[in-house]
Amino acid sequence: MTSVEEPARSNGRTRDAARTQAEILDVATQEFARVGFAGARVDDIAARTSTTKRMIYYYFGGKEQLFTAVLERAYGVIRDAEQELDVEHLDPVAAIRRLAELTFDHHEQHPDFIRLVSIENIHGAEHIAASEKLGRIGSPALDVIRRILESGQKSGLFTADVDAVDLHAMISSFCFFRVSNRHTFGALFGRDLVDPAQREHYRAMLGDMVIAYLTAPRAED
Amino acid sequence: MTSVEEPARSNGRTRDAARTQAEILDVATQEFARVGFAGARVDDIAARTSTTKRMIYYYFGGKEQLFTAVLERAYGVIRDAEQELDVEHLDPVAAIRRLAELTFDHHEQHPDFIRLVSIENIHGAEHIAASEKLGRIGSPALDVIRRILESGQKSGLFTADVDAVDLHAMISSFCFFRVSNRHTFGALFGRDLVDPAQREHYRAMLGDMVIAYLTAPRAED
DNA sequence: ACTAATGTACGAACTGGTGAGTTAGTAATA
DNA sequence: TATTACTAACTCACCAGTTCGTACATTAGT
Repeated sequence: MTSVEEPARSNGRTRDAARTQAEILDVATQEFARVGFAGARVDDIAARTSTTKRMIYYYFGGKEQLFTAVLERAYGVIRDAEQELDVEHLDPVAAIRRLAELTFDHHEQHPDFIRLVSIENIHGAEHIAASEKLGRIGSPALDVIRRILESGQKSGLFTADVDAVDLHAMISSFCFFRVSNRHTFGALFGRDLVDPAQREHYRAMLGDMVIAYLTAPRAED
Repeated sequence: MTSVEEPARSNGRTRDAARTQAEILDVATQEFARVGFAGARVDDIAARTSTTKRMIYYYFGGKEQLFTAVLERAYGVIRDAEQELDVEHLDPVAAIRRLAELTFDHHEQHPDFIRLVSIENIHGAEHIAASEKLGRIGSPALDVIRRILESGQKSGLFTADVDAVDLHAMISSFCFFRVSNRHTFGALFGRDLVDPAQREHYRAMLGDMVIAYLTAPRAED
């Protein structure tokens, strides 16, 4: 009850621009992922940080740029994770299966990222298009797929006529849908695609699907 | 059957509750699909109709209920389409491929529906959950898949251990992702998944994938 | 002392929703 | 047929609360 006018020393927090920005990004990521871009409230985001709304405008300029910054950081995380991929010591079949499993795991572990991407798609990917940072971001995973695919096709193990981008789309679609459409799918068909008890089932299903596709005997014509 | 008591509505100028409601739903569908639930403006929706905002509240009660009504109608369309499925005269392999192709086509032809479902997932499917109409809507496609699957498994043609819901998820994920994630995927990897020139390629890819998975030789253990 | 970092208070524009009144269609009645 | 009574369909103007953004004051670190 020290009713003496206490200087705004609420917590022993020192000034730290990087820390403040990171905190804003953390909260903004949660909020945007939770309710979308238009649904998110700048005041709410500010209220959940230890700083003020003014700082959001000071550091990011506006709601739109804040969302872009959130996207940039989220994509940065996944790119960093992809850079740690280490599957090329395996034979092509095992490598692809392992890669699919890692994609599966990563999607499951980052539902907020999935939601952000869904939201960005609703907005026609306009923030990605406007971002220099995201414009020419390479995909390490794509490079890995490309090499494995080439090796598997050269040895005749892989018969399918796909390139790395297509295979990446195939793997991603399954992993992404499972998380992104969890709610409507569950509500309509009574099955939770992210039920932990079913996790191994769907993980194996993905691997089986991709390998079956890549190695299936082709019809000659 | 020239019914005399048919209300005279030669042009759209006369009063017609059903017509007004349908017009509101049409416009609302476009708007919600375009900018999401929170992004949509009731005033804008009203302005694009030939009636007024007050009518939206008169007929639907509010923005939330309007969105639910939009969803209900959108799901009704897809259910009606599924009811016209006629593939069971084909052998299991051909039937599944045809079903996958029809799903592929339907997704491609209804991008607004895809967007609405994406939006509803951002909202945790709360509108579907709250809707009596959508709560216990059966899926004709699921019944068809179930029968084909059973037939194919009984004959030993299909070796995969999946049920109809899982297979539906697999097919849907590919078709849905291709449309829903078109923009981010295109921006990041420089490939338009909905490019008409690539349409047949992806359509075949889906069928090949599903059939390869269902008929792949299983490892005995 | 100087500047980057931060906080407070405020406002113009917007947004979902509503109150109150009007018009068109219809059916019963005279 | 003409009048009346009634209701569904509709319009307009406005409110109460919200929302993004900013002007201005203040503080901490060097």
